[in-house]
Amino acid sequence: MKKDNKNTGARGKREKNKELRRLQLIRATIRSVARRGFAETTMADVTREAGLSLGLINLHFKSKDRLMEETLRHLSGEYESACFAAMASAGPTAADKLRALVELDFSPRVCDRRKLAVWFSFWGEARSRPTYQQICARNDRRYEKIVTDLCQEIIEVGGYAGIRAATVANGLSALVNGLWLDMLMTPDDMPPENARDISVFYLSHAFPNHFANP
Amino acid sequence: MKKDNKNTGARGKREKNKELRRLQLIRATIRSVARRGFAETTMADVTREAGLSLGLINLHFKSKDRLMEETLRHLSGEYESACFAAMASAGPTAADKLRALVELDFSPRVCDRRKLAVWFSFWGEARSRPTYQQICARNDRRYEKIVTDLCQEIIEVGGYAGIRAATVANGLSALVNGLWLDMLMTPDDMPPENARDISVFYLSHAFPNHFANP
DNA sequence: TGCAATTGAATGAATACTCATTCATTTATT
DNA sequence: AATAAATGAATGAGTATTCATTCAATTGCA
Repeated sequence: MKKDNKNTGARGKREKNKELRRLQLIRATIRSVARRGFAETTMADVTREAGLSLGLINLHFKSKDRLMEETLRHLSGEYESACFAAMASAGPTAADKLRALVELDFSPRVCDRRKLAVWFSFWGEARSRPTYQQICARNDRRYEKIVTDLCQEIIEVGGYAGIRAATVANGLSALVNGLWLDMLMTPDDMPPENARDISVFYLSHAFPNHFANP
Repeated sequence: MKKDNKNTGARGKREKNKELRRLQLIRATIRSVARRGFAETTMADVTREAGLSLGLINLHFKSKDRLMEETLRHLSGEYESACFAAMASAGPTAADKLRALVELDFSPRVCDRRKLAVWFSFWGEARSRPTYQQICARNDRRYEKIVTDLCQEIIEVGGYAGIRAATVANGLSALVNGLWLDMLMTPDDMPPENARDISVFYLSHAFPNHFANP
C-alpha cells in the first residue's frame, strides 16, 4: 500500500520500524510546535522531544520543511478519518451526521489545545508557503463538500426554502474555525461546551425543525 | 501630548521623524510578514523594504521581538479605531451600528489579504508568546464587549426572547474570524461580498426583525 | 543674528550566535 | 557478512545584535 513489495505482502521489521520512527517524529513535532511555536521549533527540539538523534529527521524526511509538510498532512488525514468515523457511527439522517460532526469538532480528541495551536501555526505560515496552502485548501474543500451535501439533504428532505446549502455550510465551518481560535486565545472565556452550543445555536436557526436551540 | 516638553508644545523635527521612522518600520514589517511569512521575516528584509539601514530596528525598537510586538499593537489599534469610526458614522440604532461593523469587517481597508496574513501569523505564534496572547486577548475582549452590548440592546428593544446576547456576539465574532481564514486560504471560493452575506445571514436568523436575509 | 558645542539619529561592517544539514562511524537486523 | 538504521560531532550558511563613526538638527552663547 505504501510501497510496492514484490515479495509477500508482509512488511519486515525494518519497514515497520521506519514508519514508526516517522510517526514518532511527527508527534514530537506537534508537541514542539504547540509548546514553542512554529518559528522557534528546531530540529534539536523535535529530536530531543522524540528521544532520538539529531540526524534522524534528515534521514526520514530529507529536510525540516518536509517534516513540517508531513506533519500537516498527518493532522489533516487524522481529522478527516475522525469525520468519517463520526458520521459512520451517527444516526441515519443527515441531521444526525451533521450533529455528530459538530460534536466531534468540540470533543477532546479534535479540540485539543496542542493540536489547535499547530493548526493555527500552519495557517499562519500557509500564506507564504504554497505547499501548506495547497494541503490546507484541499482539506477545506473536502470538508466543505461533506457539510454542504449534508445541508443540501436536510434542505431537500426538510422542505426548507430560501436557504442555500453552501451558505449554511460555509458559515458553519467558518464558525467552527473561529471558535477554535477563541478557545486557543482565551480558553477561560470559551469552554468547549460553550463553543459547541454556539454552533448548535447557529444550526438551530438555519434548520429549526432539525436542531433544538440549546 | 506625547512627551512633556517644558517649552512650547511644538515638536521639533527630531521627535517627529522618530515617530515617522517607527511607523515606516512597522509598515515594512507588515509587508514583509505578508509576503514572506512570520518565520522567514528577517531584520534585513524589513529594513530593505523600508529603505532604511539595518541597525535602525534595534535603535527604535530595541529588538526584533519588540518590533513584532509593536506591529501587532499597531494593527490592533488601527482595527479598533476603525470600529469606533464605523459606529460613529452609522445610523442611530444598535442594529445600524452592528451592520456597520459587519460592513467594515469585509471592507477593503480591513479585509486586505496582506493584513489578514499578518493577523493569522500572529495568531499562529501567540500560543507560545505570552505577550502576543495578551495583546490579542485584550483586543478580543474589547471587541466582544462592544458587540455584546449592541446585541443586548437589540434584544431588549426588539423584544427578542430565549436568546443570549453573549451567544450571538461570540458567534458573530467567531464567524467573522473564520470567514477571514477562508478568504485568506481560498480567496477564489470566498469573495468579500459572499463572506459579508454569510455574516448577515447569521444575524438575520438571530434578529429576523432587524436584519434581512440577503 | 551668527557661530561653536552638543545632541542623538542613522549607518553598516564586524561580531557572536543559532541552527539545518552532512557524513564518518557505530549499532542493529536479516 | 551484507545491508540498513541510527548517531552526533563537525560544518557552514544565515541572522540578530553591537558599536564606532558620520552627520544633520538643536541649543547655548556672544
